[in-house]
Formats: sequence, C-alpha cells, structure tokens
Amino acid sequence: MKTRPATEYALLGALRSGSKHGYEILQFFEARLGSTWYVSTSQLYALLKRLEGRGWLRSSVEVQETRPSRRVFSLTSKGKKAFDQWLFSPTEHVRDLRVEFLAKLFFMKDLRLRGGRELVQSQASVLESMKDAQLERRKWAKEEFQKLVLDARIANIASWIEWLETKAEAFVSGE
Amino acid sequence: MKTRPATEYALLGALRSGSKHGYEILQFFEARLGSTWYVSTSQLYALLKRLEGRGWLRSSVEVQETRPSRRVFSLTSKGKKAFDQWLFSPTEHVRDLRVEFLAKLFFMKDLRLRGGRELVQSQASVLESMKDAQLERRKWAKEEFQKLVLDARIANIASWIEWLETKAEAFVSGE
DNA sequence: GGATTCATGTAAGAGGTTACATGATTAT
DNA sequence: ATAATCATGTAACCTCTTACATGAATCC
Repeated sequence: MKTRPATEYALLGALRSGSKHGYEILQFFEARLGSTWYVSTSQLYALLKRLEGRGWLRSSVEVQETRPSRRVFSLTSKGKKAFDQWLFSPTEHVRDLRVEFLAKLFFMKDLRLRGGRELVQSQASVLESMKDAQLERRKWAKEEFQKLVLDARIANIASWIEWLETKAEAFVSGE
Repeated sequence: MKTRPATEYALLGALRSGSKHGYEILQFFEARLGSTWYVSTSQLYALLKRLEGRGWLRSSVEVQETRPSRRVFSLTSKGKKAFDQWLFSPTEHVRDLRVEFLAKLFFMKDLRLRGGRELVQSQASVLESMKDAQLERRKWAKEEFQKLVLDARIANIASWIEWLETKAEAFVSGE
C-alpha cells in the first residue's frame, strides 16, 4: 500500500474523532496544530474531493437556515484503515519528521490512542539505523565537503533521537 | 532584491568558475554535490532558459563535428552579482540549511572565495536569535503539544549551531 | 553487438501557494 | 459603519519529479 502525502492523513486524522465540514477542519488545524502545520482552503477542498473520490471519505450536505450549506465529511472504514496504518508507522525520511512525525504524535494524543510509546520507540530505532548508515559512510568519505555534509546529518539525527527519548517519550507517557 | 529558489543559485555557482554547457553542469552536480543535491535534466534546461531570459546568463551555440552541438552558458555581471549576494548571506529558514547553506559552503570552498568564516559566523548568529525566539515562545507555551514541537525545534537549531561552530568552522578555516 | 556516454529537450503531473470571488451574518 | 466570521470554492502559478524522445559515438 502506497503512502500518500502527509497532508491527506492529517485530514483523515481531523475526522477520526467525528465528522466535520471543511471549514471546521480548517479551524481544527488552526486552533490545534497552529503554526506547526498550515493548510490552505484551496488545498483543503481539493483534497477532500480527492479523498472522497478514493473512497476514504463520504460526505453529505447539511442545509442550514441562516448560514450557507455545509458539506459534512466522515471517514469510511477504508479511510480509517489507511489512517491507522499511517499513524502507527515510523516516518522514513528525516526531512519529514518535522511535520509528519509530529503530526502522528499529535493525533495519538488527541485521539487518546494507545501505542504512542511503541511509535516513539520504533521511530527511534529507524533513526538509529539511519545514523549508523551515515556513520558508516562518514568513515569512508574522502572529500572534505562530503564529510561536512555527513557530520551535519549525523548531528541532526542524533538530536532527533535525543528528543525522542526524552521529550517525546514523556509526552506520550503523560496522561 | 528578491531571493530566488536555491537551485537557481546553484546553477549560477556552477558557472562562476567558468562557462559550461548544460550537460557539463549536470556532471558537475553529480560529481561534486553528489547525493547532497540532485538536479534533473528537465529542471536544468528549464532553469537555464529562465535565467538567460532574466539576463543572469548568456549563451552561445558551440558546433562540434562528431557530437551534437552544445549551448554554452556563462554568467553575466548581473548574474554574478546575484550569486555573490546570495552566497554571502546567511540562510533565513532552518529547513533550508540542509541544502541551501551547505551549498553556500560548497561554493565558498570550490571557488576559493574569502569570507567563509564570516558566513559561518553570521549564520550562527541568525540561528542563535532563532533559538532565542523559540526559547521565549517555549517559556509561555501552554499546550503540551506546542511545548513538544518547540523542544524539537530548539534541539534542532542547537545541533546546527554546534555543527557550525565546530565542523563548518574547521571546514572553512582549513586550506 | 549492446550498453553507456554525450547532449538537449518535451509532456504530464504532483503538491503546494497566493490571490480572487461570493454573500450572508454577527460582533465591535 | 466596518470588520471579522461563516462557508465554499476557482484560477493561476511555482517548484520539482518521472517518463519519454532522439540520435550519433564510443566503450566493452
């Protein structure tokens, strides 16, 4: 099963605790994810359409008297499955940790799901092997610039691991 | 003067030491930047066209007997100015450090330009103030998730600063 | 004889952004 | 009065990617 862009999963996550209409999802992101993750209206409505087409969401129109009608979206079982599969897997690329892995932790807590510690642990293992791989490359690197690049990468990964084992661990352990 | 995407500057950088044709730039990237930075052929030729349109490059066709003709590109004074301006400025976003700032250091060394230590120093200052700003936010953060995000950012910035002051400093100081 | 190198591109599409459009309602 | 909120979208654009196209020359 192919992994989709993280934004799609974020939308699924917003709906996992109950159906919402587009504007409500926007508010959810704004209020809860804040500066961590921004979703524009144009992207939001486009993605909702796409996800419904894929059968991960279904929608129904809710007519209101004094306000414009809303299209309320809810997760299908296919969508729920896709989300959970994403949620409980460690993130494969360091560059995605900043948004993708943080989002996973957010939803873990928000939805009060168990498995947070396991996720943190498996993410740490993934990073450990990445670090080992880079250390190995560093050992054989010839060019100074290449060494410099590898040093930066290694230091970065190490700082993520440290953060996982202290801050993230505490976050998912706390009630 | 507006900052352009880093890839454009990378092309300028490849030409700062002398004119090259497209394929040669590709080889330069492949051989020297390697896994650090990838440029696809489609992007390359499109960017070269754009940069020439902007007056940062000029080109002339070099006919060969046994091989297809080449279009040889060289920097205009406008292009050289734009590149130098980019090169000697610290990078404003942490997410760009991974490619953009590393590229700056690469070109510094490759072109044997002076000012490397100053660049490393000013980059470190930029990061220091970023770190301070995040520490300040961290102080007043209410939500646990927000604190977690800020902790990750702070740890990351700190690891970059540490790397700058040890590895990058040594890199630009070495002959 | 077949793969790789040389050399330049086009086409299609993914993911994302900013700006614009609409129109009523509620808060200041 | 005017600004913000509610609610949904479209249009245009940007960066970048993968796949495809071409055709001779040289390496193994």
